[in-house]
Amino acid sequence: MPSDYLSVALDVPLPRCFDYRAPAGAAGVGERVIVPFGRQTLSGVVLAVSETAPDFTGLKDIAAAPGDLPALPADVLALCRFCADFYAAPLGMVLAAALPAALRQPKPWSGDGATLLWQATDADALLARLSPRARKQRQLADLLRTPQTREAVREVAGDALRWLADWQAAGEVIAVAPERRTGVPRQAASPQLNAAQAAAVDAVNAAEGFAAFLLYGVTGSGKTEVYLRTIAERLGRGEQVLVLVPEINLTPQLEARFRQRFPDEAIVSLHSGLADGERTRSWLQAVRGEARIVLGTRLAVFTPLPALGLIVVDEEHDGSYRQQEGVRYSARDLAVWRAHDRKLPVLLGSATPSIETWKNATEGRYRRLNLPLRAVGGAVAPTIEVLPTGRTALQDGIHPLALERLRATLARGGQALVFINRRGYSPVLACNECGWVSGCKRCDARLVLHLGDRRLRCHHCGFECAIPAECPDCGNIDLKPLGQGTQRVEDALASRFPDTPPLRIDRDNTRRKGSLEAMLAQVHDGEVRLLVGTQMLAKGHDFANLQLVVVLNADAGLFSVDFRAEERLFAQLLQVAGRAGRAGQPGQVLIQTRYPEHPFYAALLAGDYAAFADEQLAARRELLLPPCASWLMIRAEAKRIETSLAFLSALRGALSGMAVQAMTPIAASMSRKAGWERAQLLVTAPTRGPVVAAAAHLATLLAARPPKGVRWVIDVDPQDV
DNA sequence: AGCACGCCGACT
DNA sequence: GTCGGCGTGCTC
Repeated sequence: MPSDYLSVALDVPLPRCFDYRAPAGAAGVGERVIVPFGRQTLSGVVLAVSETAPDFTGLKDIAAAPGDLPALPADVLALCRFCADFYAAPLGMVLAAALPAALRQPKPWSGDGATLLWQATDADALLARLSPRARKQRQLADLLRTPQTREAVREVAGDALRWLADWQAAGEVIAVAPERRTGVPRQAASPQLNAAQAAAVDAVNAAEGFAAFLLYGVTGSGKTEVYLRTIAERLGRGEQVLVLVPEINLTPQLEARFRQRFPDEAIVSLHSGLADGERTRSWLQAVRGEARIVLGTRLAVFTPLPALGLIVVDEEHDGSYRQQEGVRYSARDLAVWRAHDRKLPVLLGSATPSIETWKNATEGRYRRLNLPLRAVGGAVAPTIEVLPTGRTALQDGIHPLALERLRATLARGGQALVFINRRGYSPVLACNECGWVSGCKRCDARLVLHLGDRRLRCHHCGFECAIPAECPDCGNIDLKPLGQGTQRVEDALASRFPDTPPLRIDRDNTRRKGSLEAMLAQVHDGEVRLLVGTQMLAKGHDFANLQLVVVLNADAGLFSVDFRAEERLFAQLLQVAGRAGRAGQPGQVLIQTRYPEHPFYAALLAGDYAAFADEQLAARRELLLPPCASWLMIRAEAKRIETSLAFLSALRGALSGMAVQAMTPIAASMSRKAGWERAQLLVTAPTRGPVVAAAAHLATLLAARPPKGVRWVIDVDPQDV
């Protein structure tokens, strides 16, 4: 009996593959095998097949080749390999991230029926058999005259899927394979393009081979319409399109818009909020080419798409494209790599592009497509003003002029939003007598006062306790909350505007599934006219009647150690501002600041992100900061900071002789977190090559001799410093 | 990462 | 006398 020898990548943090024996032809490259590994059984992906036995005596046989995963195509394997090499991660872990969970389990996947359509063999015979009183069953039987998806069946009744199974067993219903779609999609009526949009669409449609485009335009400038037109063009050529979006809660809105435009297309959405089975089915639909549009969050970048013709990355600057746990990849950067590898156009959209993308556009590697401000539907740009807070006494943290504008807006019948990026009642509780403040025992952070349930909470480690009745140090009973959080602002506004009670929206009161949607519905209905919220409200949600936005604590990002903080603040403020005045009325945005003279605000008030980005880029060049240099960050945490620092110093030593500059290890900016003391080692080089080599070298070193009592992370191209 | 084996404290 | 603490070692 001839055997194959398989090189298999497993989801273990080891930087190598493992060899197995298998019956000849049992599994090919890119397919899934189930293998014994130590005392456990794991799922792995075959990377190579050889007929000659490897030089290893303890070789084991595979346990099974379930054949439930269509072989990952060479381009996806190449993408995963690039990701593993670039981010110094084991290939098996990258592959695991690329597969839906059901295809990572060491057991065969058996839920594939859902990509099929269901149809009655003889609907009239079925109806004749059913009781006249079984209304829902009859409705389903009637529906099944034409092929239906599992989802459509489920919508008929809670038990409908069970009836379907029974009828299928009785041969009354059969599964039919969906047609693989090709050709021009049917399209719902689409709005007229303006000149800039038309030029952008033409440019993308004309692209042959790799081409990267930066679609630069603010909220309301019509970026989505450009996406839809270029997507339609690719579908018309029989191709598939991958659309990446930053976050799950943005997917339904965009998805609805896509479905509306392409009513006959199977549009598949892929994100981590999906149930395992559903995600696996959607993924398989995309892999088989049944779904031509894939809309997903960062994990969707790995989806095998046989006829891929275009990749769109919406809000390309958004931090959520960066995976922060496990393999720390940037889905945006991988998307560009994939487009280049497959010789496709990639369209990066943003009102506030990342400086990385800006640099590429400036230097001509990406082509910039400008959409002028608010060109669509008569929308007008909001007026942005700065309110200096140095001299004026604030009322509960709010400038009197801001209160006055709020009053006027509400009196006019408009909606207003007060934006404060800090939840809780106040960020710290302090003693007036002795200077005690509510610090967290396990973190270098303050416990935040939550009045709703009368607790002090650490927002970093989750520690919480009751509010002390007196100062733990001096016994003073006069403890004062310092500073504002969403709850305090809510209270303040509630007492000032009793006729229009404020609604607070932050993570504290939207934990339950669906509660955010319920609250947003109240806002849309006009039931709520005064809103208080955190950055949760900055993204995606459009409130037609929102006329005024007040931003309370913008300054926090202004003097950060992180050189990207200003860029993020600009993006966030512009995004919040974009919420105001969408339906023809100009919105007002008021930003409270203690530093009105800061050059940052000059750029913001001018609404000129391009000028700001040019300045930022010039500064990065001057100071040799990314993207004008390449960075690698090694983060370490141990029970004692000395251990973390010593560990990093040893790593630094291990880099001598390499073409990188390794800095002195330093304590992290919040050095104590959840009882661990954290430090970081920065490694830089003018280009990526040496940095990637250094990362690989350290990863190999650490895998061979893992340190004791130290947790570590290798972060190539770190986004938070 | 799991999941073993492996030697030292409080319990049926 | 055992149950179990997590230290360290290996996985084709």
